[in-house]
Amino acid sequence: MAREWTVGEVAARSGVAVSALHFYERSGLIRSYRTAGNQRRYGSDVLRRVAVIKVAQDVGISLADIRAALDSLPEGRTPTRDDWGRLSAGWRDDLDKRIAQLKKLRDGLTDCIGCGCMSIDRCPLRNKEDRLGHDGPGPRRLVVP
Amino acid sequence: MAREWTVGEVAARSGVAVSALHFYERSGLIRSYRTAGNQRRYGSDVLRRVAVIKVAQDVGISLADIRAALDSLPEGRTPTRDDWGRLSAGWRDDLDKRIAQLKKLRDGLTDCIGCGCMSIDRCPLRNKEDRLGHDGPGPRRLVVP
DNA sequence: GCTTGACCTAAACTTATGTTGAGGTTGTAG
DNA sequence: CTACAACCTCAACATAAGTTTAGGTCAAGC
Repeated sequence: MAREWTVGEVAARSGVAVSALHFYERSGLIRSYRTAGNQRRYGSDVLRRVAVIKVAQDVGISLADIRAALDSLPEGRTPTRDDWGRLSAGWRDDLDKRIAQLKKLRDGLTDCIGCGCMSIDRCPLRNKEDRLGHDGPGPRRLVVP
Repeated sequence: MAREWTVGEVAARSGVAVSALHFYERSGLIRSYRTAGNQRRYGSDVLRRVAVIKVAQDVGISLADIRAALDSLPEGRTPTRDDWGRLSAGWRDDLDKRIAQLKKLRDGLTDCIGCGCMSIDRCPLRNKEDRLGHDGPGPRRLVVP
């Protein structure tokens, strides 16, 4: 049950390369303790962490954001199902937004690419964020039409 | 109408940095001709090309794929609305697939992260592509459960 | 007790998508 | 005609997410 895992075993079980596990550890996404001979050993919760990392990545979440989410898990005790559920809920909202955004793009894509305007300030597709409305760095319309 | 554009003008009109325009040219996404003094000049079609590049990027298409699509435009004549329409149609299909994929992920996310399995071979979310079904390189389940 | 496979670290390399900087040239407004 | 903004090239740097390589250590079976 509460057995220990070597890197090689975790790699085989999780489908992630050993080098990636080293990298995740350096990045603070997973932790290991060491044997007397300095080899890594993992608790079984590492399998779930790695699985969550992979799924979140598939969804398009960066390792930095994944790390922030994992850091929100409780210290000291093994995360419960509710803990994991709270974690995924935030990502779900994010996903909903991105799906909505993609749909909008899809619906505008053909029309707008064909329409002839594609103007940075007038095209609904290009001007998604109402660029002219907010100040900030970056190029702006410099040539007045 | 058929006026020429300098890099700076294209940058201002398109909202893309001069360095990015240089980069796009090196990457074969746009073309320029040169003045006697070796400065770039663009035809007005460059504005549309850049606009299409930006929109496609927003949609998540890589520059390599964008280049392939742009290469399919007719040589010699200015692309018509239909040409642009055909180009966007392929991307639209792609987008449809990605939207469907994201929806599937969203619907599986909360349940699966909470469910306790997350097994690389049994979890529906992790085993999207029926990993055990195809041969090829990469780690596979080495420890039999 | 030795061989072999699994493990260790550190640094360099990879790809994509650009940006930044150095050092030099062009073009235009006054 | 001179100053200065805009342009040129080439090379190095930046970031994410790892992989690869080199050189060395550990542990398990024969």
